[in-house]
Amino acid sequence: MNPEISKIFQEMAVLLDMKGVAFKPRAYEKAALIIENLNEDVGEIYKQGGLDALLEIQGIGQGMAERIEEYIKTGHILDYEKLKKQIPVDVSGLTLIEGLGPKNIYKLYKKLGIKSVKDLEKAAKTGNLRGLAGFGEKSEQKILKGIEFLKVGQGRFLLGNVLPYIKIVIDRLKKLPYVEQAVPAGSIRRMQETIGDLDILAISKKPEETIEYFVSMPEVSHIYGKGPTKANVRLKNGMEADLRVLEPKSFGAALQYFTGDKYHNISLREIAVKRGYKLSEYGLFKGEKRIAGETEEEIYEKLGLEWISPELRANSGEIDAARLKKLPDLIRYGSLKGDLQVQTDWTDGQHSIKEMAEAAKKYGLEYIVITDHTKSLAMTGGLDEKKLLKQMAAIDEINRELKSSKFKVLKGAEVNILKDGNLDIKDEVLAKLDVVGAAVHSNFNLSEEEQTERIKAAMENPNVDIIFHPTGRIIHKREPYKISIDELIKTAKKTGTVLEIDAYPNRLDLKDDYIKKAVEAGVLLSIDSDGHSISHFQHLELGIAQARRGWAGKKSVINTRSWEDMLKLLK
DNA sequence: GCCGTTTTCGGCCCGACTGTTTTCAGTCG
Repeated sequence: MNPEISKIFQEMAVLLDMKGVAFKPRAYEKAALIIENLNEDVGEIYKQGGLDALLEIQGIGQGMAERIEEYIKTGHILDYEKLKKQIPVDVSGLTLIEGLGPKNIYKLYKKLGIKSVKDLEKAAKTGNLRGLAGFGEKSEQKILKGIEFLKVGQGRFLLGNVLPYIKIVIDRLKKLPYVEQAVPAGSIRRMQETIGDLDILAISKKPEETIEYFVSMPEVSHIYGKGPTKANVRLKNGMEADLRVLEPKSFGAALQYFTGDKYHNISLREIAVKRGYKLSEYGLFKGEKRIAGETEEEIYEKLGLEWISPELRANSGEIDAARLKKLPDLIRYGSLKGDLQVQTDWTDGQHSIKEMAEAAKKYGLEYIVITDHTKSLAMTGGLDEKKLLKQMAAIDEINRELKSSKFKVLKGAEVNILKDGNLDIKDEVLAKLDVVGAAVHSNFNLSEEEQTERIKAAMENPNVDIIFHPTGRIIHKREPYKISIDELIKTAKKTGTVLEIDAYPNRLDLKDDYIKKAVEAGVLLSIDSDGHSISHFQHLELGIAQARRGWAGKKSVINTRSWEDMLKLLK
């Protein structure tokens, strides 16, 4: 029930903000975020240890704990109902509109009776907002634009889709002779699954010329604003992008600040305050004196912390770990030697086994596993036992051709887990494969218990080495199917089954929290492209980013090893 | 409402922009 409670607390924060209540909103906001990111369900925590267990959560005090208890017992929170009655507006909808906050939502409700995004759109379109104190024609336009953007794609882009595009933009800036440095910050630098907008930081000897160049790039479709050191544009892919030109002495501080995340930064500033410093995007200050700012490393060091990789900056334990010098040694980019899930034109892939092998080799890999779909996935022309045996022979042939180049193609399959947990390929054929990946491609709507038992049954099969894309989610399109991730991790550990991090841009499955749990439990992982085309090996970087955000080291990921050593880790 | 080897009371992260004003509230990151 974490999402429901989190949402209620978030709404209460806004409602209290509307009424001008001081400080409480921040407490609710903080509690909402903490609950949202909790690995355990608060209902479960309460069941195990009652009110006291809730109170042990940092940021949850007497008041919050009692409200959580109330929700668990009665299904609602009276204080929330009361607030809602006083101000009956669609808080979560309206706050999604850029530039619209609690105070103005309240004003719109009080003066014009606006309760929903729909009401607001109507009022803005008929010019009814501009009479309001503090609102003008421009505010009206801005609100309409915000509503429009909400409708289109909800304003988030997949990391894998935008990364290549952003690289082009950054490279253009880097090529300018007077630009010394140009790097992305924000969620891009943290390699989040989805990206809202792009922040670029630069050091330049000629700030104004840099800005001029930036706003005139072919990728720019609209200029929102530009000044001597800052510009804000829309790119042709629909993203907004900010460029800030900085002085070297504060570059590290700005990079730290703009990388975020917000709550990581708040924690850092609190540490700074405790040490008698002040941290801002201009540097770390003691009184008027700047004591750090040129690099991120010196800022973290002055705060008594190890430098923290951007992927870990989520305010989820990384600061404590940095203080204790116990940050994990994360898996490095480019450290994969093989790819354990590759589709070919034997089923729904675009290229032949040989073409995929050549592309993988060019990308820098030493081996791939061919894992075409199996027969019950009719839409992809899945292979049956007979065709699988034929493909194995074809792979033997290709390996003979490749002998001199040391590149290896291994035999595998992406076998369907049927509704009852059985597989759609006979065991005696599976036993002949080097790597067997099993996956759910049907019956997504089973109950949590049934779905969990189904996958557990597959893991118990001695031929099944890996569970591919274990939760089945498609970002922006399909929710994960209902499973108990704790049960799956437990069974993976018990049976020696590997869990996959599918690196396909809209899958990224497992997600970071689950990776962290799996790593803690000592479960082995693989990072696979799920490639259906020769261009898809580049997605492996997204999988590595995902693994890093889940605190995974090289040792947890089996395909950082040579194919011989990797095979030894399988069942 | 939360928290405490600075506090059980009195603090709570910081700076800048926007659109509206004529000195600032609201919002954002």
